[in-house]
Amino acid sequence: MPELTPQLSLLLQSAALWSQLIKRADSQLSVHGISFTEFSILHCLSQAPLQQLSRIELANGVGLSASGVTRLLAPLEKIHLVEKAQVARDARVSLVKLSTVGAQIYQDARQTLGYCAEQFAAPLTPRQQEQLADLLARLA
Amino acid sequence: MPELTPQLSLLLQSAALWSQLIKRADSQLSVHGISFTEFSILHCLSQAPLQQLSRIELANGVGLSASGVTRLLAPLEKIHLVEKAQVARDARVSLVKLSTVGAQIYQDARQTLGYCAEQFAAPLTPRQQEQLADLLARLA
DNA sequence: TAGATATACTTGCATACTCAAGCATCTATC
DNA sequence: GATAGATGCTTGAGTATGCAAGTATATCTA
Repeated sequence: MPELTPQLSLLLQSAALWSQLIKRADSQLSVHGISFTEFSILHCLSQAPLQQLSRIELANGVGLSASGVTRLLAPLEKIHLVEKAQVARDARVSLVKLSTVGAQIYQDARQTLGYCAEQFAAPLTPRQQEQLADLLARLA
Repeated sequence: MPELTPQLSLLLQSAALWSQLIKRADSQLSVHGISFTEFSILHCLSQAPLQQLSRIELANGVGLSASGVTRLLAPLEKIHLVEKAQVARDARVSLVKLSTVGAQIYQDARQTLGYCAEQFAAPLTPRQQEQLADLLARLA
């Protein structure tokens, strides 16, 4: 049995870490009634100009398929965290806009996720956290 | 709108990166007829003494629930990549053992995933890869 | 040694996606 | 300006999980 290459063990290592992390984030966000993916949606919207994006832009932003976005957005619309809007010059696109309520939930959830992220990053010194962010940025 | 904390943006950054990575790994592994999760199963087994583990150990090893393991294992058994075995002293546990065929598929898939991991890590120098592995190890 | 509790699974039901196909609309070409 | 192709989105069907509840077996305690 040959040794694992460092790159492969890096990948496996990331895998284990990630699934753990997502579970923790999801469970902590559940008090706000949203999942991590839904948080990502709200986050994307909140960063967008006018706090609105087309569904395709949103899909790219959160790394989901177009159909995934459609299905994910339905419940968020139902509870009025986001709203539909139309583009005059193109009847195909259906814009998604962060509602006032949505923006508030996002802020609250961000607080919660912030704590989660702190716990996550706690084993590292601030200097190391910077390093890690830098290394990850190079990978993207 | 307050600024994102560095920890939170670290978490969001990892999220985006990870979903990308898994998709690439899955698509490259598909030529061997297995998913990344299935690869993880085979990997866990191959590292275990006697190349066998109980389903619970396997679940912990790959970060899945017990039921997830049960369902994942069914098709792997059907195509004879793994085999069932029993423990004499405890009739509850059902051991899973890597078969000869399974070990072969694992080796092949590992090769493929190795390339994938290399591509992934390519933007980093070997020194940086080491650093990254070290930082991730601290997080676990 | 009988019953209570814990453990190792499995199964039913729900959720969160994906891909392929379909529909509406836009754009470009002749 | 008709028609062919591209684009944005939705929907149907399938896959990959998780959680809660159920079953079988083991262990502990009175």
